[in-house]
Amino acid sequence: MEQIRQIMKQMISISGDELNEFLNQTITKTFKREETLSRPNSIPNEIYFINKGLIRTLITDNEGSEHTIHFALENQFIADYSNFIQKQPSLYTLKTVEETQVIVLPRSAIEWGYENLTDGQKMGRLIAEFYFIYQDDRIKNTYVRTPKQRYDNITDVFPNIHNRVPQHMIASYLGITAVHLSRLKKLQF
Amino acid sequence: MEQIRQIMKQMISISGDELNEFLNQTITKTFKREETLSRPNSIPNEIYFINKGLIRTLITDNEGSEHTIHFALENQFIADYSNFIQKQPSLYTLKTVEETQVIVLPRSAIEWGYENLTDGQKMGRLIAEFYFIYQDDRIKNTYVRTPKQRYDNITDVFPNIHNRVPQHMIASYLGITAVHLSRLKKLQF
DNA sequence: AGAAAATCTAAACATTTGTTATCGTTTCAA
DNA sequence: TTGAAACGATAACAAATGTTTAGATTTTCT
Repeated sequence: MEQIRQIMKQMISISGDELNEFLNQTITKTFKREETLSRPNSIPNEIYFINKGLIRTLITDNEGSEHTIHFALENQFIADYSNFIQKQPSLYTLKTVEETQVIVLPRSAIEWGYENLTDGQKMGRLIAEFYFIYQDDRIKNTYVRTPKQRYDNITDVFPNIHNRVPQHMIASYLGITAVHLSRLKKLQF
Repeated sequence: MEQIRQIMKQMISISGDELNEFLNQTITKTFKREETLSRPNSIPNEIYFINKGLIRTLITDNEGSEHTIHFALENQFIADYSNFIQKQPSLYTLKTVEETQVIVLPRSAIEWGYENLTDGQKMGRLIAEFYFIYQDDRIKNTYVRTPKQRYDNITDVFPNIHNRVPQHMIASYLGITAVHLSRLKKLQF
């Protein structure tokens, strides 16, 4: 539990007692490679904190093909946050890429935190702001950068990703086909 | 000021006194058509609430061409929120499309709200969550919908946009050229 | 260790999207 | 009010990206 304590302490002022009471409402789980944490058509009621491993968010379109929408690494929170907030059925699948250990934060713990932690609402604001900034950056890049440029800079956001994720998932994240990415890699610029 | 009062009351519990004290720190401004509210390379220190009118966010790429990233309508908050949060120089331009009246919320008022409004942090969380959900939806659509499908559904997010904004700006928002959008419109599906 | 599956590259061809130029219409500003 | 600029459609051609198939290599699972 040391990692999440440190991350939370970096975000807000929180006492050891508050941290304990909050983390007592969570459980730690381990998933094997390619296991599913969350499926479409169910309402997401959990947020995950990754102790170790790598999780991928994907969406399946009407033709049945999968699109990787996001990667989540160690020391990050991950969820179908939109549908968690809206209490609506998810369209996303959350799946491990490699063996992954997570801390499961159930909705009850999150809501308890908002009400009872001194800086609970602030922590919620900071997490939402963090992901807003990430998404804004991402959207901006689709307008002003080519797929090749986005590929060349992907390790800024996902360090070491090339050694942990097959290339076709990166292509999917970039919004292009695996074949096309393979072609782009040959280009000098 | 009636609109922003109503919107804020819908989001959080806030007394009339709190509202008055908060709104006393704001000013109302009117901009003509195609006027600039915020420019690149300066740190954004204001959030705007639109009483009437329409604002467009755009980014200029290295080749000098403009990309419309967002439209903001009546009763919405708008800013270069990422760089407002990060206190970093903006890459965006905020420009009115038509004559627009806004309430200007300076950074000082926002920070005062976080500290002094009973539900200040919660309001910040809800706004960040709202825009997170909007962006998530947008990113999702780029993966699973064609430009034509996104065009056909744009009024879900921006009602009446076709009567207020020239088509080439919509094309830009969709990430395609104006010529291509004109072509797509002829297609049945 | 060995068989099956996954991965990456490559080439040929198809489709989508961008670019440039033109034209008629509408909108805007002096 | 009028001339200039902006706008939207269209066509021809160019560039980017997708699709299918194949083959060689690596990884995974038993």
